[in-house]
Amino acid sequence: MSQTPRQSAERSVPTSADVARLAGVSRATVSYVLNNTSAVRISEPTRRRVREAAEELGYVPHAAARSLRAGHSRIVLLPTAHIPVGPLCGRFIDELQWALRRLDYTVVQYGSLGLDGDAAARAWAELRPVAVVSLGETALSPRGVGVLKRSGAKAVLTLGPQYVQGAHSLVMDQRQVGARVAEHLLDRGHRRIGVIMPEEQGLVLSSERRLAGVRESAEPLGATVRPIPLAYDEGAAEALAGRWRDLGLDAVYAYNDEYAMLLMRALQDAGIGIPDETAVIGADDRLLGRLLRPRLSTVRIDMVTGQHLAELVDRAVRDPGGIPGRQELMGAQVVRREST
Amino acid sequence: MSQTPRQSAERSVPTSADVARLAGVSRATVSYVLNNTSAVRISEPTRRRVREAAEELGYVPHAAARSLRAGHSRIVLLPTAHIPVGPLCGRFIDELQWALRRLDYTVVQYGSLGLDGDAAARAWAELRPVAVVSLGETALSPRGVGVLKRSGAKAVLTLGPQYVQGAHSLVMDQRQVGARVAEHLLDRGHRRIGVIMPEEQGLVLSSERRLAGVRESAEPLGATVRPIPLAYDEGAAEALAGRWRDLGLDAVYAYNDEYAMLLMRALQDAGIGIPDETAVIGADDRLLGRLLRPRLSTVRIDMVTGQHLAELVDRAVRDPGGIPGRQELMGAQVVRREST
DNA sequence: TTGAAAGCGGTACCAT
DNA sequence: ATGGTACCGCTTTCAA
Repeated sequence: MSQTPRQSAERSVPTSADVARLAGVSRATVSYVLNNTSAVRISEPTRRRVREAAEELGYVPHAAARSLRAGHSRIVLLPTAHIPVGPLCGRFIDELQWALRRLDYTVVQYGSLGLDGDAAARAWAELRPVAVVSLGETALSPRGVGVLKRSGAKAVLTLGPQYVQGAHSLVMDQRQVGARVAEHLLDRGHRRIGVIMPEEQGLVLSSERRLAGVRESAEPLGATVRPIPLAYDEGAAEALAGRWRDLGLDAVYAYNDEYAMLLMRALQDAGIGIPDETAVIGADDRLLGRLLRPRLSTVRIDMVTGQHLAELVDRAVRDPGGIPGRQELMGAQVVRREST
Repeated sequence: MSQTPRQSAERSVPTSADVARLAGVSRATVSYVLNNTSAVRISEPTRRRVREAAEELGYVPHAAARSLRAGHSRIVLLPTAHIPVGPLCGRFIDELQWALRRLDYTVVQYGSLGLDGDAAARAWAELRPVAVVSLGETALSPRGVGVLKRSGAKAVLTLGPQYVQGAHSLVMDQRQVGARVAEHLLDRGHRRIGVIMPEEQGLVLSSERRLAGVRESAEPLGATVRPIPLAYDEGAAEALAGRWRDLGLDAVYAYNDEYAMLLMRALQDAGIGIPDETAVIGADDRLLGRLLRPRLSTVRIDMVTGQHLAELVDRAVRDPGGIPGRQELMGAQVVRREST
């Protein structure tokens, strides 16, 4: 406290004008130097003075001012209503971020919890992103796409269950997952199929699509399909297992591997034989599923890579004239192990 | 193609000036109306005209211009070098985002993969966030904190293994996790302790701290501690299990529950009795650990809630004079089940 | 009640 | 090789 750091604490944030003043040059020169503008030649001594001044003041350019002047940003907006769960989890977003950054985009994950579709789109548009990549967490409407495009977004990509008009839609039809499950179970002679419906927020949409897929593939062939709500909770699973035999099912699709593991353990504890009495299948091919006994059958879901998606974004940005359209994306194969 | 949509496709993004023109008022009035400025009274008919004009043009304000003029933003930056794994996963960030949004902050997750500490801090500073909350993914140096503060950040919080000078540091000393594990294992009579070291990127720092904690608590009491690298991969686990008996260990701490499950299964398959021949313990108290047999012992780690952290941010922003300091945060208790 | 105008921090054109 | 300056879109005094 003896040497009052007042000065450094109080002084307001340095601008390019401050740098110019300290270096004894104009703001223009500062800009030229710090951006290595090639169209203009600045003498080496001047460059040094400017650099040193900037360093001394701890100057950091103001992104907002820059993109305001430039008339565009390199922000790619990734709306995230919830942290993704399921197939989009973790590594994928990581990969996408990394790939976009390599292409010199600034990735901004923008949380829009509690905003409905169109309000969210407006909020996103305020940031004037050059592209928006909606990972299916939020329902983006054609109107929302319009708002974004009109606000200057060169590209709007969606990755989700449905086609969104005006956007480059990578459609992952979750029904396919259900369909593969149904085919597999029927193939193995099961006719009374339960489908676990997670009670978690972010899983409702996709679980319903998957259920629909099971229905469409199973019911025409005379099988019965029964949705069964379940919370991700040991007690709930135990309770369900307790009344399991009353349900009279011979197979169950448990949405994903986590739920499948939870349920399978509860069923085993209740003395129900797997797969003989009830077959169990999950989805996502998580490593942990292989650790159970019997080993968990599952559905492997092909995902687009983050790298690939980043390239799509970049291409769409560079060629805004390209006609947005629908692209089917999802592949799914059953990986049979021992639980079916 | 018959009705050329040229006009709507080509017209550039509408500004408040466009709205003003269409409504037949000045830009000032537009601003007053759309921001419900209470200091000034605008007649109802005028308000309506402005609103309708804005609606018709699909006007969305330009966040950068606004915050440039205002001289500050309400951006809270959450740097994410990698998607968090471990205790910080998913739900926590979700909660934090939600709570910050309720406090009217704009949460921006900014990926800074491939930038070193100070370069990253400069990149973050360009966005002129009002606060930065570093979740320990990236090493934030005191210099970095300085850069951020000088760029106008009212608050810099860190949540991680170490105190960072100048920041509000919530210190989670990962050594405590290791210490609890060591106490527990020694208590149960184990003396030759293996510690699994994950080979994953984001886990290196914390796993090393945890190892240090085990060492500090175990070695003075005559136990031996041996780090064992392991990839998250079935083959690697199997290979390790194959040479397990050569290691001569009677207990193993497997970093977290995922690794513990992987290893435990491999050990069981290799015919090694758990917990008799080798005790296994994980961390994070994941539900899945309870589903194995024997049930997995683990360490429950107390985390600050997102809600709480959001309040800390808000308080720090409103009272920038508050002296940043260190706050110990982590609590950890062993949850003994059947694997130890 | 409304409008004119200054200015936030950069960039880039046009002079010099 | 550098400097002057207009302008990006918005807010906010100050005047009318």
